Amino acid sequence: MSSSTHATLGVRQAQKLKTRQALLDAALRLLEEQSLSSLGLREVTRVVGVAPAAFYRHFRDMAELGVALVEESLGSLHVMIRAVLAEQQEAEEVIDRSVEAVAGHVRRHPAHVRFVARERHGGVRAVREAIAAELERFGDEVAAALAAQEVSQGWSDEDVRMLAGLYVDHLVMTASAFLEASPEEERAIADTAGRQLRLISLGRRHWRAA
Amino acid sequence: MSSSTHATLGVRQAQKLKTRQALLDAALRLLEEQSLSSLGLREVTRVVGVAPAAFYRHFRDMAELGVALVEESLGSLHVMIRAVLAEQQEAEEVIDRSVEAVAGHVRRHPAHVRFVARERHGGVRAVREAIAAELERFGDEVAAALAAQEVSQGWSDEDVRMLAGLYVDHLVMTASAFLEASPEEERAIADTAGRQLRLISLGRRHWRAA
DNA sequence: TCCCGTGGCAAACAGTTGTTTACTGAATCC
DNA sequence: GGATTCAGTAAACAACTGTTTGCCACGGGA
Repeated sequence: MSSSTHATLGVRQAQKLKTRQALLDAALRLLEEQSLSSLGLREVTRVVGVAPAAFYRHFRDMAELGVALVEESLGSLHVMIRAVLAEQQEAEEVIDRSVEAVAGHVRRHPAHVRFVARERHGGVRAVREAIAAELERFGDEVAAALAAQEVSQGWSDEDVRMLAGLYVDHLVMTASAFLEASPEEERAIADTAGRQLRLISLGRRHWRAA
Repeated sequence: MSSSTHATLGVRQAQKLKTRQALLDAALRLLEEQSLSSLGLREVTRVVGVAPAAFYRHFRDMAELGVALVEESLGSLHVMIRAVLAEQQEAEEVIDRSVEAVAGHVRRHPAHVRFVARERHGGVRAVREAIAAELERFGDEVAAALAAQEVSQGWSDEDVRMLAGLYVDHLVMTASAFLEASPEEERAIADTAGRQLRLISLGRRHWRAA
């Protein structure tokens, strides 16, 4: 396995990356049931099966590991958002597709989503800031996509950006709602999220048209 | 001071309540810079100036203390929400008043707001559930107020409830945005929040009217 | 082939943690 | 006013924490 990294990086760096990833994976798993500021370095190395001191070969802090986890977690989300934004369809249809995409993402990467929701306002400054910065980039991207749609003609940049912010916040809210939901509650959550988006989209179409 | 508690409770219980409150206050202060799951019992008692074992006279756990903090924190928010809902005015005006009320609340009780935002998705199950339950009650209350307005005629209960949920989520988002904002950013945040509410209100007025 | 760079290790460090124990002294009850 | 309840104490417990030190083994360039 991973013969490609073997070829391009050499055994040495490949091994290093491997244990680094193992540390990230172990941390992410442990973070399902606690928050970053209470996660110990020894706890992580113990799960990986590596000496405590080895941790420092990869991260200075747990905070630094946290920031790395932010990139990993929001990276996958970023891909999903791009995919949704790329589809140009009828407004009614794109809503259901979006909600479905979010639900699928949460089902596929629950630990990532939980981590972001938990640490977005968590106790580690560096991680909070990393998440905020990344979500702001999402907002900009959504804003750009919205501005390109015909519905947004005559809108100020500021108004487009505030709508984008509303969408991004709603996305995060919906994702974390899916997280804590039992399978039979999922339908109801998707339903509510869809109606909320429809209401927002309705407000959008009438924005300063009256 | 507090002669009333003296009179009704006796010196004994009054003293107990006093140190209990001191524990809550100390914890809330410490939680400005870390999250509950990393807050130690000794840390709290040390600030209060009391022996570690004294903690157990008031709480079984840090989790139990956390639940008590939820009641305290959301209690004050509850008062504010009721006040806003009580005013029956023109839609345009109530929006600005609401945003102003939220801003004032955050300025007055920053630690409470931070605690709720942080622990809503935090690492302590009992606290998460307490917050979720309380926010759901807020949602019900908002829904009842919305249903009583003429704009909501012909709306299903479910639709009213989803709109209420949107408002509550938006309130929490806005509050935590105010939290991290520098004084000069406050205006911009209030502005954006106001516009978002206006757009939602616009969508509300056109809901299934077309 | 030899040598350097380096990822990982074992051990020891001083601090800290939650929890239990037996206790004291003052408010309360009868 | 004597007995009792009980909030708070001091001390000890084993278990854990992050960090430093010197060391080894081995991959990669010369």
